[in-house]
Amino acid sequence: MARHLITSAIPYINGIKHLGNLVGSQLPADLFARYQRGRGHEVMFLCATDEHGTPAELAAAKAGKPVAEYCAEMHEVQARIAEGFRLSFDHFGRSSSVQNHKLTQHFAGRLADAGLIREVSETQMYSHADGRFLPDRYIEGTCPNCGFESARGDQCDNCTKQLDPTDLINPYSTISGSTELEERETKHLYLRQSEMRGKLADWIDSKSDWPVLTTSIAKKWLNDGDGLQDRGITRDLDWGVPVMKGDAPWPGMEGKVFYVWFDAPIEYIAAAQEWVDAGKGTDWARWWRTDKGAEDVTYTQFMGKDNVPFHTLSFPVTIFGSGEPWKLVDYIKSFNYLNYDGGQFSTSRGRGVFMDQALELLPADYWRWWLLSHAPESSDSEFTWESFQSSCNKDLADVLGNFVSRVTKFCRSKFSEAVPEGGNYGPDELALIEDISRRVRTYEQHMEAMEVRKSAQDLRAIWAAGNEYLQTVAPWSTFKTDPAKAAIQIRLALNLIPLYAVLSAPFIPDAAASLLGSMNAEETPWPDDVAAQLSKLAPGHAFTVPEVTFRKITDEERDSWQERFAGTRD
RNA sequence: GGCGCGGUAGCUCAGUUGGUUAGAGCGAUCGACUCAUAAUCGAUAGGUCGGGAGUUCAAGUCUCCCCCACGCCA
Repeated sequence: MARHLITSAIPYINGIKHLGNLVGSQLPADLFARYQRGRGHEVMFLCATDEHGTPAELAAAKAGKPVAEYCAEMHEVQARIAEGFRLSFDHFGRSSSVQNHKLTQHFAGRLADAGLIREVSETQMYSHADGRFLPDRYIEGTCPNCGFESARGDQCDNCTKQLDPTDLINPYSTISGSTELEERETKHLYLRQSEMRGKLADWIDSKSDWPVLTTSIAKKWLNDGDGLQDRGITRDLDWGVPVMKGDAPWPGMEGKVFYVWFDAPIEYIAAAQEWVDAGKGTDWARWWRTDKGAEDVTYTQFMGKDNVPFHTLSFPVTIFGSGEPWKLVDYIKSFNYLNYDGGQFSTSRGRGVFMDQALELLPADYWRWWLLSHAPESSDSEFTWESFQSSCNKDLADVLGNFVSRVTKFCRSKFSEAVPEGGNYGPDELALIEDISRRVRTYEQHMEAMEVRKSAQDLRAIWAAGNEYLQTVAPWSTFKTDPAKAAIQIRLALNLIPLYAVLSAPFIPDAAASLLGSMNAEETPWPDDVAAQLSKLAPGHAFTVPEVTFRKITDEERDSWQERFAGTRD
């Protein structure tokens, strides 16, 4: 039995995510976790909410709530939606947890001891009205270059000139609108990533089996311009992990917190500690410490391409730099973006389908199937309602759902709601069994390799094989001349249903569970031996004809949804 | 402007280390079947593999140049 540690990039606390975010990390991670569990392996699947930083503070202020309260509420909202999509996290943690605070401070202390952190003095804009330092993009003013009046502190949107907040004429806070800004000297900590450049490059070079998307992004950051740059890991904020050197105070860093990108990935580890503290397990170290049982763990991370630099460079610097035997990632599966109907998803314009809305329209399985079978692996892909309707109706309703329906209903009308008596499987049956066996092995290979789209194609072909068989042997006509032979044919077809359910469970867990229930075959294991599995439902085994497993999406629904989620176009 | 990923049948995409007549699903057309969610199954459809040049006995698959789309960065 292998052991798999699986993490999904942690979604930011601010707001509900859209389908593109879902398919970029959490959903494929869940597919892989469910598959590995299905194969009988031990799995630890972790995710969390990323809660620190200015956007969270501003969103809380807008909602009129203290930031801690806002985050707690939003965490619950995201947790419920994740449940709705059947994301099977062993724990869904919070980067604001005590566990993460302690661990982040611990890592910072270790990195400081290793000489990998340096202090830098810089000037930053302080807003008296807001009572805080302002990040560059929260300051606007008149561009000194082109005169544009809403130039941001980091760049002018009009002439694209790169700016410093101090360059702006008549700068003001975009939070309060206040013009009472003052340049103040402040000290920050920088992680000396550049020190690790060689080690990181060697490490990345050794990962020849990683997706090109992952390694190309990592190499770009390692080699572009002057190479990997040091990065600030602290901010002048209230909401975050207070800067400490392990358990000790950090002189000169009072009132500062670590910047989100530093503490967020550490939450992967802290989430396992939260898992223990929540009473769900007893030993987190055997997943995360190679000196405490994690040496045989395979660790896989899932994320969208925007997160690749943090996972290939920054977080590994933290791990390497600690000098402690933390489990390092073995494989990074990254995804491109999902576009929406000819453009991008847009939160501000209400364009595209968001996770909560999706579940109001249809059960999770429909979304899971479309998203996974169209996962943006090799390039950006696009959601259209036509494609969604077509895939769901054709694959789920016609090929899989209708197969179950035709078999069970035929059996009920010609025999009974139990597997009929008959004889032994003949040549046609053995041929199908061999065909399915071969296809299952291919499916397994693609799932092991996290080839999501190909796996979906394989699965669909396995479903279709059942229909092909029925069409060939035609039990409805066999029945007229040789009822016993028809009984054999139907017995095999009935046996395909629990097999399909188990194989499909990683993609469509709810439908899989309901099919197993209908067939009274809840305990069906993964078909390591397909032939044996297809004889498991013996004559006399009772079942019930299931309700419609997947209903069809009508043209009217498709059109109305398309209109409803179009947002305000440019 | 630099960089990255792409540009393969109407649509969505596969195409391993270069090698027989370039593949799948959907759609379309024709046919078969009638157990089933008007479902299924089979056959067919002939795409200069973005454009050009080069390397090679042989290139969608390697090299160079150009064009287009998308994204990232400064």
